[in-house]
Amino acid sequence: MLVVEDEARLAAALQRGLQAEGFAVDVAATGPAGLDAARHGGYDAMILDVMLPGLSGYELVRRLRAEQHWLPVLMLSAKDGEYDQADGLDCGADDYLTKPFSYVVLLARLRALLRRGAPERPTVLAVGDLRLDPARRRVTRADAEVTLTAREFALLDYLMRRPGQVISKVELLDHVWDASLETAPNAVEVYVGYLRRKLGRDRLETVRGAGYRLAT
Amino acid sequence: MLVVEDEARLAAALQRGLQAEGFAVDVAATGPAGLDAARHGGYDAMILDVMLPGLSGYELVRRLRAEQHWLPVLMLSAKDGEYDQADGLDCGADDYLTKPFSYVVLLARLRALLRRGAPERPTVLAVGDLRLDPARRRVTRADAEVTLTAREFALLDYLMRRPGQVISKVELLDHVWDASLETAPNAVEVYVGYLRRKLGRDRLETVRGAGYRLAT
DNA sequence: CTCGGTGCTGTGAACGCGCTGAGGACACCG
DNA sequence: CGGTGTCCTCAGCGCGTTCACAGCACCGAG
Repeated sequence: MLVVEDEARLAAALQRGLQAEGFAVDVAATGPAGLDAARHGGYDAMILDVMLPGLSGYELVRRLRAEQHWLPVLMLSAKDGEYDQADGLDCGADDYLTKPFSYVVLLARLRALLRRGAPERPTVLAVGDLRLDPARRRVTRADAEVTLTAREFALLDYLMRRPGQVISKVELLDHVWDASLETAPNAVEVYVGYLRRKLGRDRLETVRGAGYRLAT
Repeated sequence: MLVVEDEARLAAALQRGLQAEGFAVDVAATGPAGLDAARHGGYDAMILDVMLPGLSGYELVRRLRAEQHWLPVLMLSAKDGEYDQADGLDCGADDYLTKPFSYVVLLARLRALLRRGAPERPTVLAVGDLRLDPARRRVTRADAEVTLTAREFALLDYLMRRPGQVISKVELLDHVWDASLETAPNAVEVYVGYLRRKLGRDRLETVRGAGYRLAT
């Protein structure tokens, strides 16, 4: 367990408390030191303050994710504005607690993070020169912005989460379209057509009798 | 996306808001209905109220996890006590929001949950230098891609799951063809011929009077 | 060697999958 | 109330896929 916190008293309290729970705890007091430790330490999870000397918590997570490190991050901040929280999460944090926080809650959220354990995926999906940002709801192709409708976006989002895999029309109808409504499979073909016009003809491959596949 | 919430106004508001974000949303109004939907629906994630008729949100998650369902769960509750929150998380929820909540925060937390995907399992069948990937629907022979039609692919798939074993034409008709009664056994011979042309003459052995066998 | 049975393959026709343009239904907005 | 944009259905079409058919090759038994 890695604790990145510059306020010495809080850091020490966290370390003691977590050690009592059986965690092995390292502490870093600055942004750069925390980033370094997270890169090389092989930790199960990280507790990360936002206000740090040298490098903010936001930036730290962003860099970590950009370098393909996916360890669970619980962010701590004195800022309790809704946009602060949303920003922290969209930078790649997995959870966000505002100070002052309850120690009981911190532990429970830590357990939930560790339980899930599975490495997360990037905040921005990228396949080839296609990039899709779920938070900003934007898609670019070779750095040029592409405007998509809600349905087109949802369809591309779903396909980009499993690039290279063949996904059947039924599965797409189930997940991208509302399952309760009865939508004709042809709707999928229509929207694949729309996407092809906007993204390029050969980005979406048809696998006859099976489904569609996003070219990698 | 599954929303389990008995307060009709909130449920409707959530549904509308999430649909505007491009999610396909189903709503369940009672605990048992929500549990059923979560079991069978194949959802990406679930938003779950704690106070529900028939079955509490806590109990719902606990049962779901006991049944080995791991979809991400975001719990909603009017209770903001630290132990309520810890209980919810320890029952198996992945995140916990107290009412009233910010819609912006809800969305950000939902994105964080969805970012962590179920780990993908690469199941690739391999026999000799033949490789078949059911998910990507790709077949390679000595690292060279082979394009197959739907029927050819299904036939090879079935044979590669039992390499070396002799499989009768009737069995192939039953499993690779759906309406075995309507199709002549000769169709199998025809498709074995197609596969031989694409994969190499000696990959598929004929066992006269018994069936076919994939050379190991 | 002969002969019947079994499997192989070229031909061709019907089928149905997927693509597309047109247009209706609907919501939103000025 | 018309304009605009999105969503989705519908019908037609092109073409790849599927499969029956028939003739031929091959195998094994007598």
